[in-house]
Amino acid sequence: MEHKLYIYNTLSRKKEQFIPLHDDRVGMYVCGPTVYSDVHLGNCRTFISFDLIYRYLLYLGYKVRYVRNITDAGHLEGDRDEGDDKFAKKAKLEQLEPMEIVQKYSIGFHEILSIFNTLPPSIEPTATGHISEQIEMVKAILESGYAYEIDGTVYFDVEKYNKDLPYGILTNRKLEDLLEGTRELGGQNEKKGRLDFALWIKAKSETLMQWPSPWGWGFPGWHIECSAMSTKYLGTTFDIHGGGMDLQATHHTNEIAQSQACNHTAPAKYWMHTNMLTVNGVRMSKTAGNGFLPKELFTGAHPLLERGYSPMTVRFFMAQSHYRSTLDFSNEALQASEKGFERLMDGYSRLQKLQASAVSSVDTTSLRSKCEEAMNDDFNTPIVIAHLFEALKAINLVHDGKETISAEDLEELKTVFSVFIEDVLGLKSEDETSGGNEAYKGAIDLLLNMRLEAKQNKDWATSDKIRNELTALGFEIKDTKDGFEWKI
RNA sequence: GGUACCUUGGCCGAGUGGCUAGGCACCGGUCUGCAAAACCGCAUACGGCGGUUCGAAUCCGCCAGGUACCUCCA
Repeated sequence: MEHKLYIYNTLSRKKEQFIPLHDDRVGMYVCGPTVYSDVHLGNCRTFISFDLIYRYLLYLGYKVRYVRNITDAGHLEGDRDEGDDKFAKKAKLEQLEPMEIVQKYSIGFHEILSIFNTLPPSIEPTATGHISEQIEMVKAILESGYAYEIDGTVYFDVEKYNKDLPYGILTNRKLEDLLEGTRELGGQNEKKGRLDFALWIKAKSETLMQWPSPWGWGFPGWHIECSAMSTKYLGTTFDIHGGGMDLQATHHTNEIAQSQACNHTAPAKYWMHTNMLTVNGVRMSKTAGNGFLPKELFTGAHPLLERGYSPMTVRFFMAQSHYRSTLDFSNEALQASEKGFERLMDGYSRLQKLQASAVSSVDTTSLRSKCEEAMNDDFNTPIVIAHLFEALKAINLVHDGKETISAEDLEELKTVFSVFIEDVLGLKSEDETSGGNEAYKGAIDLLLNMRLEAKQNKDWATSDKIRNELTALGFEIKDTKDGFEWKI
């Protein structure tokens, strides 16, 4: 492939040229949600970030198999490897079956991501659908000697693993440091090492979701599902593994250890981590209670918001920052994005109506390569947007008759705008007139043509009446050099 | 306590050694019957103190403030 895409790899802590394992095919695994409650905006940011990455890989011509799991079992309330899982707890609370909880929040998750215009992954496997694969993996890890069973629960032996392979490779930490950094944790159980984690957990009689296994009835630990499912669908080694930064230290570290112990090879070549969405500088999280639900954002029903913001405004807002930077969420920042997004999209629709001239007096020919260059540099979407705004200037000048553009350049500009705005950034117009019917549009045009006549007759009273009343109905009227534009 | 990371003009946010990112807001101007839109101009920003260098927001050191991870969380 003729491109130079660079990706920041958490493993090496630097940007590396992206070279897929199998020339034009890419395997990408992203850790999905645990569906025991509504997704908040911080969760959405990660999935939108990976959507942008997925879209750009497709743009480059790769055949991408994008796997994003749904965790619907085995995720415990704490890290003590004891107690019931999150679904069972929530099920008791809402007086539902655990699978009703899973169904309810899976549907909600898909609805929200669809509203944000994210592309569905190629495969979306669930933990409960892969119990036997997980059991097989635990067996293999036991056989390789990196796990031990105590009374129906199987633990991963971190210290033994670390003797052969570096456990803290993803966070650049030594085992001694990890063991030292001890803030005394209560609730000791029968684990041998403090860092050991459960691969399989023995069920109690009251446990709602449990399956038979060689170690008795139980359920899988949280980390094993991703190892099992990524191996099944992408192979023992694949190209990209992604997720939120908060998963790096524990979940992904454990995933690497498990996969290595079972498959004797590193699971992923490139590890990508998206940064957190913050509110007043503090990470948005379920437990901190500062989470925004997407619906609250759309309707404005939140104490920190003055009003609602559209899904595409939010998507644009996120694309304006780099995925590895924290992004601070505020009413003011969203307002700025809303304005900017609207201006960009207005320019985009204006571009479609531009008249070509014999020659170009503006230079827009390098736009595509500039945008590609930005994306090739670790998916730098804010730079892409900056380039689009530069081109927007040219579009407006041509529209105002102050500059000209040739037919050839105009075609290319239209293509590049369409490709980067719609295909890569995944933004779409929310202009309601685009979906309106012809008769309705014709009626508005008729009114505005009558106003144009009145203007020509200097009948300002009639012309202003038409404009003011349409404005009062929610229309936005703009006069142009020899006509008008309108939208709702 | 340990380990990282961050601190950019009013706000958001790119940028890793010289070549003013971009958006929003403000102000001034062009255009317009008026308005809106559009366009042009405008802020010479890089937490503080030192150092390296011909030259640093960008490298190094110290200090201050903040955040994250080490406990479930995208």
